This record gives sequence, C-alpha cells and structure tokens, in this order.
Amino acid sequence: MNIGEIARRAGVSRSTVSYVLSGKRTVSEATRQRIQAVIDELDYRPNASARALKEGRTRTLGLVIPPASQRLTDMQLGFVASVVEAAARHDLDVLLSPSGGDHDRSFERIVAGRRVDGVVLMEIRLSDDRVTRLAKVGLPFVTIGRTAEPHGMSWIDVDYAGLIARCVHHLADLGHRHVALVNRSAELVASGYGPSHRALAGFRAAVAERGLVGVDVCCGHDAASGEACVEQLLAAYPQLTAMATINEAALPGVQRALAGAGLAVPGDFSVTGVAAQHWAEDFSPPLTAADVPMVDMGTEAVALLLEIIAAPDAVPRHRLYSPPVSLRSSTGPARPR
Amino acid sequence: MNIGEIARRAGVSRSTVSYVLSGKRTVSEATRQRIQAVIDELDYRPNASARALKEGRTRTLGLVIPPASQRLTDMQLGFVASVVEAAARHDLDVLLSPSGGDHDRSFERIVAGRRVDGVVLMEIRLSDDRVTRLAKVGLPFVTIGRTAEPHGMSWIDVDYAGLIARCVHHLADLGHRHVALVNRSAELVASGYGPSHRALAGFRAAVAERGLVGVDVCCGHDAASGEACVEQLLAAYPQLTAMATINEAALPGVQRALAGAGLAVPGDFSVTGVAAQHWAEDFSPPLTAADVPMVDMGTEAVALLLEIIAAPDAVPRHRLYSPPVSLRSSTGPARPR
DNA sequence: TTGTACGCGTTATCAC
DNA sequence: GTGATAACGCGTACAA
Repeated sequence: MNIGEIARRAGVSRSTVSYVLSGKRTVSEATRQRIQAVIDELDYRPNASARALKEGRTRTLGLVIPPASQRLTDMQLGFVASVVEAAARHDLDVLLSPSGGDHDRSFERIVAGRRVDGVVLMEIRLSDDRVTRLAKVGLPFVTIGRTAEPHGMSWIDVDYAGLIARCVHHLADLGHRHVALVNRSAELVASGYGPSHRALAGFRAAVAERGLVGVDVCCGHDAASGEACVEQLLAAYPQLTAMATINEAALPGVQRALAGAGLAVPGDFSVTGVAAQHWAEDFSPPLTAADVPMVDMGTEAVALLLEIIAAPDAVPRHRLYSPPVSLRSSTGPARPR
Repeated sequence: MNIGEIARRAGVSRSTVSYVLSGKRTVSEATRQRIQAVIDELDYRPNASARALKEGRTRTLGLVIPPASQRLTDMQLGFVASVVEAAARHDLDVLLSPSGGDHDRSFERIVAGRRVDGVVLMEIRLSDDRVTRLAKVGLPFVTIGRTAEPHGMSWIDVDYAGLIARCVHHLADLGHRHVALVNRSAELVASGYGPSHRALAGFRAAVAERGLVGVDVCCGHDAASGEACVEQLLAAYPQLTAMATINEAALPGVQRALAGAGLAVPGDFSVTGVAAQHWAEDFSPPLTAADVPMVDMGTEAVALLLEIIAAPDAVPRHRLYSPPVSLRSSTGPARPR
C-alpha cells in the first residue's frame, strides 16, 4: 500500500493525498473527507524510509547503551525506559545501539548511515571517542554523564561528588570518624568511569574537610563482590563504623557481610550512598541514600536533544542533578565496634 | 556525502560504486581500489533510508517492550539486552516500541510505517491484539511468551507450568505437605499474563498429584508486597512449611518476612521457584530455583525471527525452555513450625 | 562499466 | 483556492 494507491482509489493525485496527510495546504473539505476515508479504510501510513529520504530526517533517536554482555544496571535500565517513553511522547522512535569501544559497527551504522536525527549517549567516559565522532559528523547528541571537558556540549549528570560528600558530612555529623567508600569495579574506574572518579574526589574532599579517616575500595557490581569487599574492609579496618557507596548491586552482599559479622545496621554500622530507589528500599533497614531521578533524567535528555536538533547552533545546555539524600533508617550515631 | 559524490571523485558511475559496495558484480581490481580509497577517505556509508526504500527491507528489527512506566523487570531487561546484542551480531539494528495496549502509536508507526523487517514481541498475553495485528499485515514476528492458541506462529517461552510442578515435587519429596505459590500481581493475572496462569496450573496439578495442601496468592512485584504477602501467608496457614514463586522481585521481602517470623531457611521453611539468576543468588541462602536463560532466549528469538524473514511461509517453529532447577541451599526437609 | 528506471513521499511549480 | 505534474532525495540492479 502506497500513496499512489490511495490517490487512485480516491480519484485524486498523489500530492493531494500528501497534503491531506500533512495539512501543509488546505484541501477542500469534500475531497479531504473522501481521501481520509480511504486512508482510514486501508489503515494507510506513509513509508517511513521514503519519507525520511525526502525530508532528510528520520524521526528516530539513537540511544547508545553499554554492550549488553555486561548486565545493565537498574539505573541504566531506568534511563533506557524513560528515554524511550519520552521519545514516544514526541512521536519519535528509538534505535538502540550497544556499543562500548571505539570502532563499533552498530554505532557507525547509526551515525554514518544517517539512521537517526540525534543520539543520547549513555555511560560516557571521562574521555570518550564516541563524543568526538559525533561532534565530527555534526550529529546532535546529548550525553548522560559528562566527559572531563564537557564544555561546548549538552549533557545531563548526577553530582556524584557532591552527593557522596553530603553522605560523608552526614556520617561525620553522626560522630563517625572512620568511613569507607565502596566504589565500582577497578576496571570501570580504570576505563575512566566518571561517577566513580567524581564520587572518589567528593569522598576525599569531605573526609579531609572533616578530618576523618577515609578508605576507598573498588568492588564488583554484584552481591558476591559486595560481600567479599565488606568482609575485607571490616577485617582490615577494625575502627570502621560507616560506609558510603555508589555500588547499588553490591548492597545485598554488604548486608550479608554485616550480618555475618554480627553488626546491626544502624546500631553498629551505618550505610549510605547513592542508589536507585528500589535498591535503597530493598535494603534492610531501608537505605538512607540519594535516589537517582532516572525518569526525570531520561525525559530531560530527550528534551535537550530535541532542542539541539531544532537549533543546532544554540548554546549547549546541561543539567547537573543533585537529588536530596532521603533519610531512611540505615544511618545512626557512631558506636565503636 | 552520497554515492554520486563518491562516483564523481573516483571518476566512475554511481552504479560501479554500488557494485563495489555490495560485491554483487565484479569490478576490476584497479577501479575497485580507487573507489575504495575514496570511500575510506570520506568514511562514506550508504544512506540507510535510501537503501531501505530501494531494497524493501530496513535491516532493522522491532522490539516491543512493556510500557516503561511500569518498571521493567530484570528478566525483561535481560531479554532486551540479549535481543539487541544478537541483532547486532547480525548487523541489524533494533527499534524499541513501548506499547502495552491495543492502539499504540509507536507500535502502529513501526508496523504500518514499515520501519522494521520483523518484530520480537515481549510480554505477550494469553490473548493479544498485537499478535493479530502483526499477522494481519503479514509482518514476521516472534513472541517471547505465547498466547493461549499459539498454533501457526513462532514463539519462545519458559515452561512455567512444568517448572513450578517440578518445584512442588521437589518440596513434596522433602516431606512438605502444605505449600504455597506466590504468584505475580492480581492485575497481571487478570490481564491474562501467561506465566502466571501456567504456573498456577502447574502448581495445582502437582499439588493434586502429590496429595498436598496448596494455597496460591497474588503478590506485587516488589519487596514490600512480598513481605506483606508472606506475613499474611504465615499467619493464615500455620502449617505452611514451604513456598514456590515466580515473583523474583518479591524475594527480598520474602526474606524479611521469614526473618521477622523467626523462621530459618531452609531449617524451618523452604523457598524455591523460578527466577533470574541474580535474584536467586542474592537471596540468602542462595535460592534453589530454575534460572531463566534470558540470554539464550533473546538469541534464539532473533534466530527464529531471521528464519521467518528469510522464509515467511516456512513452518513456524517454537521453543519451550525448561531449565533445570539449580539446587542451591534454600530447600530442606520439612519440619513443623 | 555505464545509463537509467525504480522505490515512495514531499513540495515547488503550473494550470484552472 | 484546489488540483495535478514533475523533480528530487539516494542507492540498487537490470539492460545495454
């Protein structure tokens, strides 16, 4: 079914059908209705490829996700879902591209093949080839996370440095003197994962500011790693009474390790950090943590991207989220172990 | 940049460039290299829309996911990731469509706009309009999950009935006489969610076969619901000593409720069911459960879909997964509470 | 190896 | 103001 067939059945020319579809020219009510009737009857919709070819835009956004092999985190999933929903609200489709490294086929296909009008780039590294590639071909893009030098581009990010600092201050206020930061995996940190680097910076700054003793460790993003990591921490630092983390998937393991050591939360040990809401609520007791506003961020990313697409030369904008630390029940006054 | 520009710079015709690109005709080595050099230099790739228009295929698969408003489950996330990765291995892109109900704009855009060569449909209901819609327009599709009458179509599913029955038999073998099934939410069941219906059927059949006393309850897919649900179960059925579940997100709550009632697992109470591997491993003790092979299923779904696309009239195939129940540590001999 | 028709919508241009 | 004609976007593949 194509526009010519509709025109034939309605007894008009193709252009008239097109004008009815787009409304870019007035068509007499009588013919309009006749044409619309045929369209409705046959459930006709213009071929997206032909339209994209002619219009020079695809009505599609690209969403670059980390290679799926490494299980996506809840947070990442939340972004994907909210970006897709936000795009759908604008009648835009979303093309997914799982690409981490540099020369990725799927990424190249989308970018060089002009399959999308713009790209949302997730899981940005401090130094990221994909960013330079997109800038080079002039395809509008927004990053979730920011590079080390994010000037001149649009991005959305969470203020991990500020949030972790706030967690440390909260612990210090409660009298904790020895605190730990449970970071993400060493590989991720080595690859220049922004949240890890910035969380660490915020941690160190706050620890110094408050004159605390701070220790930071890397930890895999799963329960088993979390358990092992906390066991080692407890053994190596007997004075430790609190920890902050940005490693949500490690939380069930953190819980097990503390329980295994006979430490009650928050009586004997306080836990806090940055986590997706459901991880915070699944912790027991519920975790005092900053909830990453994934839905807002996905929505905002799409909004920013549409702005750039509409006005490529406008001044880039960005937004740094700093959600409040929700006081739940996992932190309390320090008590020597 | 387009093929004409490449041709101009290489001093040949557009068709020759096209043949170099596709390899569908031999081109003399000299001109081939000259053309390739220009292509490489300019990093040229054919416009995807133009190619799709001409070829009649988009090299894109559609993936219909549940509306993102309701948080995607880990299992669903696993599917999405594995489908995207599998598609990428075949140099195919994936277009996401979040659509639950009937008249969904995004779904219609993809289907009627011929944006994709085929569709993977997730989260199928026993009776599903999208299936009939796809069948009507003749777009190849594969469902993850199956309708009540899945004949004549290709699908992939997990044998929830068989797996839950196996769990019940396992519990019966351990001496349990009163067992519960913690199902998914009442709304989901009411909407015709296949896994819930089939799990329930398997549960009832096995309970009857072994002469057990069985109780089944619906439960929201989150920790709080799980906790409330199990508290009520324990209160209402004092003889209950074991449960099976397909509600993985409720597991942290199940754990809390059992701990709160002073019941040790598996000493006082056994827990088993069907869950994504990480939920089973995050449970403590690790959950004896059937691990849903999400990665295999996503890969297989793409493989099936490609078969249909290649041979639309071939006999539909399907695959019912029945993964082994991994014996971990959450089930043990029955002991009266 | 090349010329060219074609796939399908869109829109500028022309005619009434 | 309304309708039709035709060129165009870009790559593909048949005929020459």
